[in-house]
Amino acid sequence: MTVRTRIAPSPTGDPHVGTAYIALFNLCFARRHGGQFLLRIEDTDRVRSTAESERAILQSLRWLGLTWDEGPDSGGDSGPYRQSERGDIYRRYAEQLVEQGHAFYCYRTAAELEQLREARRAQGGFAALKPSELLLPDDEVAKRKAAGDAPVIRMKVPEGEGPCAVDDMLRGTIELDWGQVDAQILLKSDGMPTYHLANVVDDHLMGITHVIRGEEWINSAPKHKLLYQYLGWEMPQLCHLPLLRNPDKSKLSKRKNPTSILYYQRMGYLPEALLNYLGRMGWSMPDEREKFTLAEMIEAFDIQRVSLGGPIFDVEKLSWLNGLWIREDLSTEQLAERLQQWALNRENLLKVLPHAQTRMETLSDFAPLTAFLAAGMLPLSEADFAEIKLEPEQLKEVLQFALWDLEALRDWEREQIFTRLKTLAGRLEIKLKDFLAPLFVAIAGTTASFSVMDSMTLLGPDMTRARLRHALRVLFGELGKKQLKKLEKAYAALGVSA
RNA sequence: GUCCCCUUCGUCUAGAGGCCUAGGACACCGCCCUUUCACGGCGGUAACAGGGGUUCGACUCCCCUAGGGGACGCCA
Repeated sequence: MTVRTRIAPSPTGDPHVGTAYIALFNLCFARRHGGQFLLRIEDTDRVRSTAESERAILQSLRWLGLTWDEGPDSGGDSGPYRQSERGDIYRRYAEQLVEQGHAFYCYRTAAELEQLREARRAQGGFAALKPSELLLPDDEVAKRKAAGDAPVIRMKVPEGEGPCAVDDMLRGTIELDWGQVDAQILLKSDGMPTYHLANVVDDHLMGITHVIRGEEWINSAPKHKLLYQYLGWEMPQLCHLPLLRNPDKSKLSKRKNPTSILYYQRMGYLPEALLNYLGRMGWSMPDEREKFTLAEMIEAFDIQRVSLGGPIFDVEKLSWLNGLWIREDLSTEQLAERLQQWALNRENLLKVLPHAQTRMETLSDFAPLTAFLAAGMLPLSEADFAEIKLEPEQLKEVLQFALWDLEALRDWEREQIFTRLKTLAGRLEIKLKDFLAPLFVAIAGTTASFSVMDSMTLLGPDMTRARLRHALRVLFGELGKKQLKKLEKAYAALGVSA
C-alpha cells in the first residue's frame, strides 16, 4: 500500500493547517496498514511555487512531527517527490492521449471560452464545455497555428449525459453526471500539466493505491476515472475527507481565521497538541479519549471512524488541549527548554535587543519593552485607540487596508512593508504619523514602542496580520457583508493592490 | 443557476435497529479545594433539522423538504 499527500505551496508561502490535516490522515492510514506515505510537491503552476514556500511547508510538517518516506525518484535527501524532476513526462502522456484519440489540441482563446460559457449558463443546465463545441474549423486551426498560437491539450469526455459512478471509501458509491464534466485541459499552453493530469500520472508512477484528499475533489473524480481508463491504468481507491471550517462554517480560510501553521507555532502551541487537535477533527479514538500522541493515533487508526460533517476549527478547544499537554506532559525542565527553543534563544534575543537597547535604562526595562513581541493576542480595548486623531471610518479603513496590503505582500521584509504602507498612507491622504498610530496600537498595544515596521518584521507576517484582525474586531466587531463590500470597493479604487 | 456532499448539545464528537431516560470533551454556570488567580474535583444548563415511510421497535435504514458546505478556471 502506498498513499501520498499532494502539497501545493501557496503564493504567500503559508503552510496551511488543512495541508497538515490531510497529511496526518494519509500518514495514519499508511502506517496503520504498514504502507508507505509519500509527499508530492505541486509545482504545475510556477507562479505559486517558490523554493521558500516549499521549504516552509516541509519545515512545518516536520515541526509537527510528521514524517514521510522517500518517493521512487525523490532523488537523494530532498525527501519529497518533486514534479519538476520529471521533465516533460506529462507532455508525453498528453501527446499519447492525443494520438490515441482520447485528447485533442485546442486553440480557443480566453475570450471565446468566456463567451461559450456564458451561452451555456444562459441555457441553464450543465455548464461544462464539451469537445464538440470547442472544436474549430480546420482552416481556423491552421491559421492560429501559423500565427504561432500555443494550443492546450484537452481530454475528450462523453458528450451526452449519464451517470458516472465513483467509489468513495467513506461515502460508498457516488453518482455524478457526465453532463457536468468538461473537456478538461490536461496540458497548459506553457507545457505544464494541470492538476488532473499530473495527479493521475504521478499516482500511477508512484504506485499509489489509496488517495485520501479533501472533499473539494469529489466533483473532479469522473475526470480522473476517465483518465485512468484512457491510460489503461488501475485506479486507486478514493477517500474524500471533510473540509475544515471557519466558525461561520465556510471552508477554512485565512481571511477569517489564522490558518498558517507558522501562526500557531508563533502563538506558542506545542506541535504535539496541534497535531492531536487535528486528529480530533472528524475523527475520534475508539475509547473517546481526547489526548493522544501520533503513535497512539496510528495504532488505533481506522479510516471508517472519520465522521463526515465538516468540523469547525475551534481555537478555544485547541488551547485547552495545548494546556493539557503543557501541564501533563512536560517536566519543568522540558518546559524551560521549550520556551528557549520558542523565543528565549540567543538568536532571537539578538534580533530583538537592538530595538530595546536604545530605550532601556535598566535591565528590568527589558521585559515590559518586549512583552508585546512574545505575547499572543494583545488585551486591547477601544480605550487604547482613544488618542488617535482619525475618524472611526478612517480608522477602519486604515486598519483594514493595511491588513489587505500586508496579506498581498510576498516577502516579509522591512523595506517592502514600509514602501507598501507609505504608498497606502499617501493614497489615503493621511499623514504617515497619523496613519501609523493605529497600527502601533494594534501591533504593540501602545504608540510608545519600537518602530511599527521593526515590530512587524520581528513579529512575522502571521502574527502581524492576526493582530490587525484582532484590532478590527475589538473596534468594530465582525464586519458585515455590506460593510466589507464597501471597503473592498474603496480599497480597489485606491489602486494599491498587487 | 446546475451538480455533488453533509446534517446528534453553541463547538468537537460517541452512537453500525432494542444496551438511549442519547454518553464524553470544550465553552458557559454553580459548588468544593485554595491567602489570590489558575490547576484540580464535583454538579448543572444544553442536541438526534422537519415531515413521511420500513419495522414489533428507529438517532441508527429509505424517500421528500429545509438548512449548511463544496465544485463548476490554461488554481490546486
